[in-house]
Amino acid sequence: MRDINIKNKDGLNEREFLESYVPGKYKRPSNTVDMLLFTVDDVIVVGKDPDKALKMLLIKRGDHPFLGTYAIPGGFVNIDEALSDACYRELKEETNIDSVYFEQLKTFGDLVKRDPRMRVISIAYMALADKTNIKPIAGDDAIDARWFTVRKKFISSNNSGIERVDTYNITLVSDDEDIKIGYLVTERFVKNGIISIKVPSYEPLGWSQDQLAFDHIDFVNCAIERLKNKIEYTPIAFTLLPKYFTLREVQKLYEAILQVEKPLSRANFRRKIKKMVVKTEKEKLTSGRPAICYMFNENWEHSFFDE
Amino acid sequence: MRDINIKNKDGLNEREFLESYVPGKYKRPSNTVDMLLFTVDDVIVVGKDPDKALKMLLIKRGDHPFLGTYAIPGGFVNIDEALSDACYRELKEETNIDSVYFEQLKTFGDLVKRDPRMRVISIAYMALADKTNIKPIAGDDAIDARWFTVRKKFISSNNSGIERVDTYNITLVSDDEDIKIGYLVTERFVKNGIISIKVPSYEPLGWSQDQLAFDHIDFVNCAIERLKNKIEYTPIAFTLLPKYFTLREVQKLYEAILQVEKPLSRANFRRKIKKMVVKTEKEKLTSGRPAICYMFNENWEHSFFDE
DNA sequence: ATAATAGTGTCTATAAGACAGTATAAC
DNA sequence: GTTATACTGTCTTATAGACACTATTAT
Repeated sequence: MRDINIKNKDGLNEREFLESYVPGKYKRPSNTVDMLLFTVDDVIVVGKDPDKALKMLLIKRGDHPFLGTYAIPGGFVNIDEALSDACYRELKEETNIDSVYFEQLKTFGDLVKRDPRMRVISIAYMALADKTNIKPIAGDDAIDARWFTVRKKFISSNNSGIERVDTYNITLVSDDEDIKIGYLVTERFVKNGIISIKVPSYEPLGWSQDQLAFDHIDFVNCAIERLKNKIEYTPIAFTLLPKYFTLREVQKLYEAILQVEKPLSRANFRRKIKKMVVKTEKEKLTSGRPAICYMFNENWEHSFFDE
Repeated sequence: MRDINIKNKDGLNEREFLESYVPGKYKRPSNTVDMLLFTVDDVIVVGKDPDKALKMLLIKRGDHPFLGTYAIPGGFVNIDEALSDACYRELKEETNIDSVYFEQLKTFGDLVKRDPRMRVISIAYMALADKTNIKPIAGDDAIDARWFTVRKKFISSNNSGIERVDTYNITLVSDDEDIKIGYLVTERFVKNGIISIKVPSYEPLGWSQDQLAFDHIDFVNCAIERLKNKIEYTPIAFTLLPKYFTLREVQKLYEAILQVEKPLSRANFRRKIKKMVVKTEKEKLTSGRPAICYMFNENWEHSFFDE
């Protein structure tokens, strides 16, 4: 059992130690939480029913550094504020959002000069919400906030025998098509002992009108990969849909997140997804036969850490 | 394209802004990296060939707070130090380790009073190494460092219809059996919108001689779950084995990490694992028929982010 | 021979991919 | 009718679990 009166080398017990404790004069990094807010939205296709596209919220920076460029919304963590409270606060400031699913994505702190002002370690979170749930964006400290369509397109894969290198393009296009940002992503598979780890690097494309602030393109790439993996074994996809939805909508959503070139097989996809949903009485009109509406099946076995 | 001379509301361009920038007087949290170092080791079973057990390194704290209790090794992040460099440094200080696999586990910062001295946000990493690779531990700032066998045992599952609650015991026993630490882990499945998130809480068991420092038991639980998930779809298990190993050893390793009550089916396990390994000429003597030694198959398709 | 372990073969249930079919709406 | 969509059935292949079998060593 723990002894409450145990003394350290200076002869102090824990209470005495804490009363005399002076936080060191060491310089501390600053901490931010950055929030990658994703949603999906319809994309009109002439003569057809709509597709879906993955979108994320970016804000235009109102001051240096990276003044005028787009960035992932975020802000400094207050000294007495829980990380997830900082997330809620940031989300509330940027959107007037009701309820979202969010999870910790990754902490970015390997680049010491991520921010030219000072050392900043950023704890990135990923939030998912149905677009109908998101109230109009109140421009708070950001001078502008916009939805960008996110695409990650496979370009090439090269296996030299020693090392595999895959390349992709990530493009971010604002809803009004005003702003188009594009990167070449190079993913090297670097051996660390016996296993290979994917190490991405980023290069703006020639036509790219702008760049993301800081190293935020790395955040975006990371989140895309996490989403792609996680929709395969968790029900997070349904957090991006309204209460009632058709199976077509679920499939278009999966296709948007998985960044597929050609559609998934309809029959097989439906069979797989049907375990997670329940039929309702509602129908939705289409340009063909009306579709049955479904709801998420809350009894579907799933469980995971908020990590 | 980005305009290098764009001026902010004070009429400064980015260079001028940075030159005049004074970091705010806001109080900053401190950042630590904590490293959960895992290995597996043989467990002697009388009259049989050995089993394997999952072990982790803990250090005895030499000062307040939590003086005399065991903690996950870690330390403060230097202002100009990359997070992964801080990990390497910590590992080097605690063990004299050659090469390890490590990945970011999670950042712990929801508890504002994790550390009674001040606000500390801890970025936890998980490292895996073959025990034969780890040189004797040089007691640096820690007054003692020991290997603890880690077990997470399922106790009960209760589904009230509204909410599911699972309970487990996590036990940590030092190699010399001197120190035995035990917790009751309660995992509630809390609805967040449509999906359920696992929320764990911890209570020391009555017989527990000690407790882990800070909220480190949460780190341990998180790492166990990550390990359990990740050995199913990545080859990280092989980072815990020497270059040559038998299929029995791989199976015992999986059983230790998966915390199974009864052994996995041998034939099925072998079929599954054989895709990841290659046969060698070596043999290993057992108390029965000698076993063929295998190596990890480096051409086995696998890839993942260092996240 | 017996004990202990290594290693294999096969049946079955389930899931995943390919593909072709039928159904119902608008026009 | 045609077009566009919804929805279903079935064949094939791959994988996972159950379980029984054979092989090789030491004692």
